[in-house]
Amino acid sequence: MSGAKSMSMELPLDQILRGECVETMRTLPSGSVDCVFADPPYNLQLRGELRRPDDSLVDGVDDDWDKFSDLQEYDRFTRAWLTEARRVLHKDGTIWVIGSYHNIFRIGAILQELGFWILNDIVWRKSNPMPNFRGRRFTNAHETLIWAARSEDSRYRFNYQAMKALNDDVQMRSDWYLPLCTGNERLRNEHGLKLHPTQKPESLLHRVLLASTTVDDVVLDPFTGTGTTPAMARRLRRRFIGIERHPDYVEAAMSRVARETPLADDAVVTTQDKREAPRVPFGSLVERGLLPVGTVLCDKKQRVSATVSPDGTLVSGAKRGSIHKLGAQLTNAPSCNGWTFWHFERNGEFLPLDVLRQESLEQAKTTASMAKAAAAG
Amino acid sequence: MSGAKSMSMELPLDQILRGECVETMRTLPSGSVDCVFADPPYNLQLRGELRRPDDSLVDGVDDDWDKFSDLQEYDRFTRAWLTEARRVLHKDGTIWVIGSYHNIFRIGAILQELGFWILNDIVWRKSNPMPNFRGRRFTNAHETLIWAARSEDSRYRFNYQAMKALNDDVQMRSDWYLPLCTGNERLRNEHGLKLHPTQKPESLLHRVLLASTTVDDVVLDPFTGTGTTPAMARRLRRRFIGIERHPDYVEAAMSRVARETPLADDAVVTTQDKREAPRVPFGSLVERGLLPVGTVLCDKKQRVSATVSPDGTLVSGAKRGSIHKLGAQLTNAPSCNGWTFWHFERNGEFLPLDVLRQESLEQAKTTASMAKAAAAG
DNA sequence: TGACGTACTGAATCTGTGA
DNA sequence: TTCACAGATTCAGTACGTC
Repeated sequence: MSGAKSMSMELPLDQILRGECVETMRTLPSGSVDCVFADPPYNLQLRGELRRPDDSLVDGVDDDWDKFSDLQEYDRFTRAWLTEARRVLHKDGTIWVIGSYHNIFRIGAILQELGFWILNDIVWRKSNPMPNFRGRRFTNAHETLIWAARSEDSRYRFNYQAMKALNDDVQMRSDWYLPLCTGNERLRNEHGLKLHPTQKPESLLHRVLLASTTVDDVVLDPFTGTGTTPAMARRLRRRFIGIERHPDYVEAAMSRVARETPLADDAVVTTQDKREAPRVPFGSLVERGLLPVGTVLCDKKQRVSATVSPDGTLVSGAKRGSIHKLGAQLTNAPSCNGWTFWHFERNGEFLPLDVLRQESLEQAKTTASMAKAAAAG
Repeated sequence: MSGAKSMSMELPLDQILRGECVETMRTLPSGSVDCVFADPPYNLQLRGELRRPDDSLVDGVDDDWDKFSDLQEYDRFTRAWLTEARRVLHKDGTIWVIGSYHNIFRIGAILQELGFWILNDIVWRKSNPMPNFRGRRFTNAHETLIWAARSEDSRYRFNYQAMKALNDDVQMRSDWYLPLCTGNERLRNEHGLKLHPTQKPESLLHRVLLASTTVDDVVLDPFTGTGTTPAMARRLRRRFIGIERHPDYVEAAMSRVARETPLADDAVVTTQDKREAPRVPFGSLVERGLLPVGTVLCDKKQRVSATVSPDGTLVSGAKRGSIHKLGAQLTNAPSCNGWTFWHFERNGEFLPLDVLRQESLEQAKTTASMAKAAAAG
């Protein structure tokens, strides 16, 4: 593994090179890095300003580096840096690229055209995304990472057991649930303003590097920014080469890296994921047909009743609302737990909705353990 | 909305047309469908299924086939059917395409090149994915849907409130957690084997159709397969046009559709978006005496106040304007929703103007249904 | 010290209608 | 086509001040 290591004496290791990414990569020897992590401009194409419902202004990404005249120019740029990245990558190396729907399809298509072999597309589900303020689309709550080998016959590294251990001993899936980079982790300038508009969380790079590299592997980040990749590489005792155009970012990243202490030889990495609570929206039971649309529900004493709508609301006469709201409204109560208030009929018996929720959770659990057993056996 | 409806007399509605998708779409008039849902072949390995735009079969390239030419064939095929889909789509219509990392980047890139405007990429997280048996990659636990409008300036439909209701009254996110199609829902042949390798779950189509179409909208599915789209369209009282090449699937899908009972008129209604509610001019409330001229209104915290004029404007000192304009002016805000900003007193309580508007709409609804009842009886 | 309330923020392609 | 204007719209956090 890590065939790139033999060449490492020629490489500018553990440095962040100031310069344009394509021309700087040209100075690196072919096949010299084990892994590339790239967070290129997304080509967001934001138009006007956007305000929250409270009229505060959203601080959008309006930096020059994210401006491209059209799709063709973005494609040219993408093809150029991916071509160099592929040259620099060891034959058994892998590349990670992160993006959103604005650019990820360009990137994926060009990766395939250049001969990269896609291994997974990974979904970073954000625990705390920015909401959609105008109610005109689904909340954009994820970003996509593509993980690809240099070619179809690359004998790439994947630390299967480490990923499984990181995920409570079930196989790591292609959807990762991680919070945004906020709070103390976010680098700020002297005015307390964020230093970089798109700083990635350390947890994301931690998982990426832990999955696809080993100690002393060389990781190249052609769009280093504030240096999350170098910082995590140093912490996990990988070597890094950063490339960054803006001198301020180079400086900030290098001092950030200097603050990192590499883990000790015997340090066992057991970072726990922030686990997701198994919330079951009532609507999902309706969608999945566990409770047919049009079913009539009533309270235990059958004093009030309501009908299930396709969107998971209940209707009673002119009143419509969630299972909780309508229950409260019909009983003139300040609040109501719809799961225990509303009952449905099954085999001549009236059962609370909560029974369905339990069954749905039970079902999910069974499926998970079956998957686990299948994977183990 | 549903501008496509006016053309519906010429359309083969609620049918599944047997034929190749491109040439069959060519028989449909331009701008005639409100929504397209497409689950195209994922390909890249299933080369036997590939056809050129002229529907001729691609030569069987075997051992030493060239991947690049294979990609190109897939792109040609994709461009051909997406071009026809775009022609058939109404100018305000939207398209959904589902795929995996094998093909979704080709599809997304071509969608953008054809002028579609991506609204969201949606991640279908599978509650019960197939585990990765080799342990060489992350468990492929999701598929991706792209939701796109026909063009950047399409005034597309998004049933925001219905989606919010379906998700326990928080905005629906771009990641959906749904089980695979299994059990009774899965169509099987006489030997108990699954009829189709990639039958999609009904819950997925339920959400798709509920989000982006309304009753009587026309939905086109150019790769109908076992007919999940037609079945859900019928259940939710949308119209459908299916296209499917294999006669066995056409037959299975049509008999499946026949088993569906459309929801009743009042059962199919979902939570309405406020934008679609009939507009109530503030002046009409004043006219009808629901709010006497001279009433003093104030904001919730009683920092500013204004008096109701006979023409429905508000006056505060030397300033005069609509409920929205004056609210914005007095708070130095760029805009203001006067219905929720201004409050009036009733029984010692301060209520937003919106309460009056709701009451007026409620009243109108009651009157309308009484008139209907009177006419019927 | 702790409970509570207010302010702020995050890769965002973010309105619809009628004159 | 452009302009004006009505009016619709937010979730999960962190940080900090007050009581």
